Amino acid sequence: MASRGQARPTLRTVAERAGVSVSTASLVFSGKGPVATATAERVKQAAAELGFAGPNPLASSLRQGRAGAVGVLVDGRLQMAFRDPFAIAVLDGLAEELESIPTGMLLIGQPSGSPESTVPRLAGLALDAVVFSLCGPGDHPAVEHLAARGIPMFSTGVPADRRITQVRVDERGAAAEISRYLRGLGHRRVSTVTMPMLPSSVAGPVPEAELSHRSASVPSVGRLLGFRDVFPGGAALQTADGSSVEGGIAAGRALLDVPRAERPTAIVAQSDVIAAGVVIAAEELGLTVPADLSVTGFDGVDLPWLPHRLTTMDQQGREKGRILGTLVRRTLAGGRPRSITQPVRLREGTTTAPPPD
Amino acid sequence: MASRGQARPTLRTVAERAGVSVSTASLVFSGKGPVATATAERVKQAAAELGFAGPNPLASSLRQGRAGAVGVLVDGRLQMAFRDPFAIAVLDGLAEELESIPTGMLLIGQPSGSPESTVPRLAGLALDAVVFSLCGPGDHPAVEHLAARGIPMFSTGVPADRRITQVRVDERGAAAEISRYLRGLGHRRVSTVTMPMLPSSVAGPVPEAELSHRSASVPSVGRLLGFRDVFPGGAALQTADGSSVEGGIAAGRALLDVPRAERPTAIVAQSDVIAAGVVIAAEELGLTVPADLSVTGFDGVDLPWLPHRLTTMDQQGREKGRILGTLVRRTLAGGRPRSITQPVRLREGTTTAPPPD
DNA sequence: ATGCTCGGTCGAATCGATTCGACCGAACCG
DNA sequence: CGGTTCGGTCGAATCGATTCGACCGAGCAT
Repeated sequence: MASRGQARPTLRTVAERAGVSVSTASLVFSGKGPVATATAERVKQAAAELGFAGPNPLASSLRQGRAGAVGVLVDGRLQMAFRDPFAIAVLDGLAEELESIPTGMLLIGQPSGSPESTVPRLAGLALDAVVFSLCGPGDHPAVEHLAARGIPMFSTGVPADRRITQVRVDERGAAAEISRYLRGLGHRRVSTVTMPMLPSSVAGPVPEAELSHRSASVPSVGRLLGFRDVFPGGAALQTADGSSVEGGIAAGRALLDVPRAERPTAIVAQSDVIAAGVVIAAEELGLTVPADLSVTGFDGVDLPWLPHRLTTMDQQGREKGRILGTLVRRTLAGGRPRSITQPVRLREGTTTAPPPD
Repeated sequence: MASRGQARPTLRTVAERAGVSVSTASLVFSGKGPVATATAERVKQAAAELGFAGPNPLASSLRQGRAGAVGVLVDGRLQMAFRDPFAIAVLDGLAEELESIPTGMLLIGQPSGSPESTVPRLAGLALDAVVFSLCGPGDHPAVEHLAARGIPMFSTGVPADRRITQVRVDERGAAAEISRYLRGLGHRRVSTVTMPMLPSSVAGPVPEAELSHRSASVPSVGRLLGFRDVFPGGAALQTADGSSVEGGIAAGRALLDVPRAERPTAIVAQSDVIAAGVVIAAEELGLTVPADLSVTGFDGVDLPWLPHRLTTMDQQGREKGRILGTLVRRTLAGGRPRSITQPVRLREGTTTAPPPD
């Protein structure tokens, strides 16, 4: 800490003490441009004596027009958004990729209040880019604001806006693939548990209205469409509040606590944590997974507490985050990024088997 | 987005178009100082026409000497740090409290590389304060750097440095309390599973050397001391890599997969997720919790996938985060914060019972 | 009428760097 | 030996705001 009462040292102070100009001192710290070794030493010496910890990042950023931060928008409370390990995996990959450039990740949530409350907050934040990976379905009011500021935006499907560079997966195709896998095993009575179709969705059967005119790049929507491509008549129950074990348990109970003849022999869950919830609900009700009930997930995350390996569509969250990070990096370097589609892979686990007879 | 090729509008552009001075335009956006309604209207009008989304946060920050961001240091990969819901709860509380001031949370991890690699990254980031809530035991190289920059630091026990404002709990007392609870139930053969004593600790018995000259405000150390206050001879196994279900499972197996006579009748885990791992290991081995084995946790987090309510020391992570946030806020407002100690409460659950006879 | 206050506006200094162009002397080339 | 190059250094402009002090009338009290 600087000696009390004394102003914090600046480049100018350091330069004066070293007997050089500010420009030269700047070159010493940035490493650009030639500086005589002796001069550099003197400057570093002066910096050390004054307790100068490096050029003020704010001033540097202003001059260079780089904020040194990319925003990560989070819908709702962090505790909600981070319940799903998939979200964390993506964030982790993003962080990993951003590590190679002088840029931090600014977490922007709305602990309380509506998504609209994000805009004024956002207006006060210096950002080089924004990532929406932790946002729910539906449009986001921040998109307009950020577009106006010319800040590049990235997401993994939602919000589905043309101005946002997307790292997508073929949600519908993937959901269809895993559904087909179940049909191949012989399942005919199959239900699905979905994530919310809209931010405002309530738990329960999916109202058809929530599906009309929706983009299949919204995960919950695309995956439901894919499921229906294979099981057109299958019941669909949606959870509220994103993807959570609790949601899966509740939906699982609702689907399974019925007479055996009405009970599905398999359930397609739209995320691994929801699937885990369904498995828990099934076992609570005395059913054995996969003998009595097959359950599939989506994401391919690690759930060390679940005594099963979920059959799931692996979409490699960390890799997805890394790709997002690469796109961000390239954009900051001046590139013009294109949306891309990531492959997903069916991963057979221990939660699926032919239906009981 | 601004029309292509055109420079982004600035306050000056807007002021010119509105026919006022830059100072006046500034007042319109900041709301400080009196401005005639008509003038304000003209300025806003001009801003709208030019697509001016508000004063450049960077310039504003530089002038005002506020970075608009507090850093949250994360040890290791995000995926690791966020495995424990407690960490997320604290972060959530922090976010909540920070919402009321124009400040974001900058996540700073070291996906790869050593903690030392944080310092150069940190040097390039503009920060008003730094929170260490997501760091492991042991010292942190960033402390020196941040102290030199005069950036206020906050943490929840570690690193234990006098320059950091702490929000502590009485780790030792709390661990002793829950240990006494077990002894009161009749347990005499009790072991403990701890978080790492040092960042470099490896899974297995705790080497005594790792305890010497350590502060009891380091959670893993303090809690182990508290356990030993009550069960001086109890075995202590530490996990590696922070607090995780996997660590708990591994340690649980090691402690429980032994002849019945050697097996502890209760295990004190240093976190809820570790406790959950121990419960899972026990049940894998055919033991019933709590009839055959009592297990206690620490933290008081919600684990919806665990078919038990853990007996635990509730330390209300979200509240802890809020307190941290309040301290940060007060400090930024000019206050001189004091470290405080939070109360914790024993919460009886369904994972403890008298020992089997 | 005089002197004050105060709302409203402005010019200029400032925050702390980066960077461009200019300059100077030494070395190098032919 | 004159001209060129280049390493090293510096001054000044610039990034885009905020804010302090000054200024100017209008309204108000005396």
